[in-house]
Amino acid sequence: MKRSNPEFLNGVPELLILRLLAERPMHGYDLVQSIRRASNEELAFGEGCIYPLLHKLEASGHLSSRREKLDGRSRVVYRVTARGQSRLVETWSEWRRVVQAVNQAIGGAGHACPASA
Amino acid sequence: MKRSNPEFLNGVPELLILRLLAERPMHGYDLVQSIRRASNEELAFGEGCIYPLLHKLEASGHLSSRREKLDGRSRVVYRVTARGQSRLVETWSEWRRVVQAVNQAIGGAGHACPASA
DNA sequence: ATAGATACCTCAAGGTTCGAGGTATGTCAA
DNA sequence: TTGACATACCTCGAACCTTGAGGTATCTAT
Repeated sequence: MKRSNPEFLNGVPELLILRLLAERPMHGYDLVQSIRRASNEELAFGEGCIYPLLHKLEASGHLSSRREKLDGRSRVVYRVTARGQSRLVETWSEWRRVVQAVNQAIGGAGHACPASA
Repeated sequence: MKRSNPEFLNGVPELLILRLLAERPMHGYDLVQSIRRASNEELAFGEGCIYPLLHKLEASGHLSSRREKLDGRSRVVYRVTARGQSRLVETWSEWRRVVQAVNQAIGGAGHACPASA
C-alpha cells in the first residue's frame, strides 16, 4: 500500500539514478526498469518521479543528455557529469551514514528483534 | 547542511521513537536526547519533529501517555501500545527491506565504490 | 524578581514521491 | 490506410514529512 511521500524512500531515486547512470548511460524508460531489476523488483519508481528528477539533475549540471537514435527508436540518453560523480559520492556516503546510524540506534537500544517479514 | 525534507530520513524518527519507547517508556525531551545518544550523535531530530509525531502516534493509538511527577518535575511519559508494537514490527521490516534493496541495487550495479567519507 | 535548565508546543516553508492523466513515435496486423 | 500496441516521454496536484523558528510552562537557585 503506497502513499505519497513513503517511508525511507526520500532521496533513494536520486541515489539510484546517479549510481546506475555512472555504470552506463541510459534513457529514462530504461532507467525506470533498471532500478526495478537492480533491486530484485523490491523498488519501483514511477515515471512521474524519475523524469522530473532527470530534468532537475540535468538543470543542476549533474547529468547531461542527448537525443540518440538506436534500433530505429529515438531516445534521450543521460550521462553523469563530473559534477554528478561528486554528487554520487556525497549521496552514497550520506546513505551509508544514515543506515549505519539507524541500525546502531535500533540495535543499540536492546536485543529484541522483530519477527521476520 | 540540513534542509527540510532531508535525504533518507523520512520515517526514521517514527521508527526510532517506537523502537526506543519499546525499550523503556520516556518523556519527549528524554526521547530527543536518547535518539541522539543511541545513534552516536549521528542523528538529531528537533522537538518540532518529535512532539507532533508523538501526538500523532498517540492519536492513532500506537502510543499512550500519562503525566507523571518525577524528581519534583512533571513530565508526559509515553509508552508503546500493543498496536504500536505491531507498527514497530511493520516499520522495522520495511526499513530492512528498503536498505537491503538499495544496497543490492547499488552494489549489484557494478564494482566501483565511492571514496570513503 | 530574574536567570537558567528542563519540558513542551505549534506552525509555515520547502521539498519529495505517488499516481493520474496525458502526448509522441515507432512497428505490425488487418 | 487505420488502429492497436509497445516504447518513450512529460506534467501536475495531492499528500506528507522534517526543519527551524518562535513561542509557553515549570521547576531551582540567586
